[in-house]
Amino acid sequence: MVDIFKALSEESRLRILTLLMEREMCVCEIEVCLDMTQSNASRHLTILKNCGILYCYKKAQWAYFGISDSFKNEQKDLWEYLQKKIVELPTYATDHEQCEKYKTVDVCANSKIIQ
Amino acid sequence: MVDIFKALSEESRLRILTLLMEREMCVCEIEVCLDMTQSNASRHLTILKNCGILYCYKKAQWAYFGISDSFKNEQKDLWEYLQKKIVELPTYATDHEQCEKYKTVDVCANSKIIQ
DNA sequence: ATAGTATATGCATATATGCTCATATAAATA
DNA sequence: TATTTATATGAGCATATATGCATATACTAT
Repeated sequence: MVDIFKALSEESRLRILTLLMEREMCVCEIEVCLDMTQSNASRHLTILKNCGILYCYKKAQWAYFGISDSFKNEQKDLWEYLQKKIVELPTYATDHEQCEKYKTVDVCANSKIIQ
Repeated sequence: MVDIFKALSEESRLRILTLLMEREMCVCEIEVCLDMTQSNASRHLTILKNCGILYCYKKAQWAYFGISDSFKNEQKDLWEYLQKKIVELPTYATDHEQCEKYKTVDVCANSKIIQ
């Protein structure tokens, strides 16, 4: 339980969840949407993954992350809480906007090819 | 939201909540039940209080802390989650035992007088 | 008034965390 | 094969956090 709270007690990681609640993303999409360095995004994703909040799979050279079903099921009340409260984050509006903006634009240089 | 998660992302503070879910306590009771220094207990309680999880009132020379109703109501899903999951902490059994043990014993030297 | 008890907090210190830069690895492409 | 792209991770640094000791404050008891 402590590791889950630790993972959630950081602004950047809550912003990542804001995005992933909409759809799964690869590291470089998150990097662009939240305007953070690649290494920073990667590390935060690893922390969220290691405590079971996120799933991750690799496809070609990309690593896709999303909110895991086991988290949603096993930590149900916490998941409900997050869904309700994450919209209250001061960063929510702009982050969500970025998420929408890049819905149709490919931020990964080669992504057109695999789609 | 971040400050609440920060407050909950520390083992000692979750152990304090284990106790306070049973009943309100003064600092020295928590100190004894969890075998921590007085300053340490006091600081953790301040952190839990500052983000709205705990209430605090003073009576004579004691400061009593408990879980606030506003927290239970306004962060309902999180509160449900805590109640369900806190029993899974590795420290839960012994902490709860200590809580029971000192239910009838006065750990504060003068407490017999004011009760 | 003096002594004792409970609590909060300043200070010093050890550890943890987050960030950036650089780089290694792996896959795709030319 | 050489280059580009995506990702993960080590090193170094700055900041944050947790802890213990000492002490100031406030209230109680003698």
